[in-house]
Amino acid sequence: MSTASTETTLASPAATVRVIASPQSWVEGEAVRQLEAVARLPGMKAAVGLPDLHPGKGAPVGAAFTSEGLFYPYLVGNDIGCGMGLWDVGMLARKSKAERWASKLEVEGPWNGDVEGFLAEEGVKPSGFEGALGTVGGGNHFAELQRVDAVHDARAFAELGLEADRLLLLVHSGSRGLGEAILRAHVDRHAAGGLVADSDEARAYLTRHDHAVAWARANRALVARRVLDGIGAPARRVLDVCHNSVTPRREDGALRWLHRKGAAPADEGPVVIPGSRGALSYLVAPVGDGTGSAYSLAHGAGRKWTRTAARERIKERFTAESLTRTSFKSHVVCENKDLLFEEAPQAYKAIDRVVTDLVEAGLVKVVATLAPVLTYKTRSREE
DNA sequence: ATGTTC
Repeated sequence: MSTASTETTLASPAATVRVIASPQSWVEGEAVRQLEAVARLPGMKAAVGLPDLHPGKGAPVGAAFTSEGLFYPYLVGNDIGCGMGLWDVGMLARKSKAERWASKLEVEGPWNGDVEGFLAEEGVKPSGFEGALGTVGGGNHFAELQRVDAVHDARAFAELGLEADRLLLLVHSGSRGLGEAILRAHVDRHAAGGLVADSDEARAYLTRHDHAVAWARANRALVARRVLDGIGAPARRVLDVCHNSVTPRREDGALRWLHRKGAAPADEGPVVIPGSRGALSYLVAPVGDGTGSAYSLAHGAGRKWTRTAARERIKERFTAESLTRTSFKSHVVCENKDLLFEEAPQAYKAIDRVVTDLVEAGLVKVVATLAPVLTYKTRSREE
């Protein structure tokens, strides 16, 4: 058999590439180029950019990819299991003591409770990274107390058991060092290469991946518990979704692999799409069957400026102190000044436009908008 | 994103 005919045999139709974003949602050209590069990987069937699409390290963030026959741990990235959890807090928003909480609340270092017992309650095995369980982490991670700004769909809101006058707690965090260790072990052998799905190595990765997803969910639950202990309120978990993962899915009669890289699920019920700490967050309910968007939604506002650019530009215009309050009069706990600048609201795109794009694409309906009361980042001053 | 930079 000639080389040419072999290539013909192996050739598969190009993957579908789709960017779901209106012209008003500016998307960097580099992010689209990254999306197209991923679409050319062997086995790829679809590459979908959501309205918060932005460039990442090799692969774009705010995107979902489906493949057949093999999958790519590199596309999931290091923070396997990262996602958003929402809690209904048993406290009226008007009873908030945001200023006092901002000075007292502390969620740092290893939890001094029964970590193993907590994991057992969550049905998760220990990983060896329990020293970080119950910590928010860095970058864009946070724990945020919110009040209901407006209810847009009273029925869907009530079906979630929510009340307009009660506080909510949104936690964005992941698997800390655990996911990082799992990706590193893969990259050491395969770099950005994929795994043949029907192989022992693929099964071993998926076992570790699934553990990291469960551990990350437990991590968010422990962060929530520590915040709630700090403010002295009970709470009920309303939802918890993962936006960095790879999962099997039957589609068009074939077994496919759905990679989500900063993409919320459109097939697990309502999700929260957070803005920056100085913007509204949106509680939305998926609409439609998800086939045109790889069963995924935007996971946030998406960066407008790189971390370096944000530090430089925002330092010129704002003091660190002024950035601990927002236009919503909410408080920000972030004693690391660089992080305070990097994560300033000005560094992010407008969440309103991102959500409007999803509504206009027929992917979601807005259930409620949520406003920040207190955003917890870190007490640590290390830089 | 990262017990983050060996």
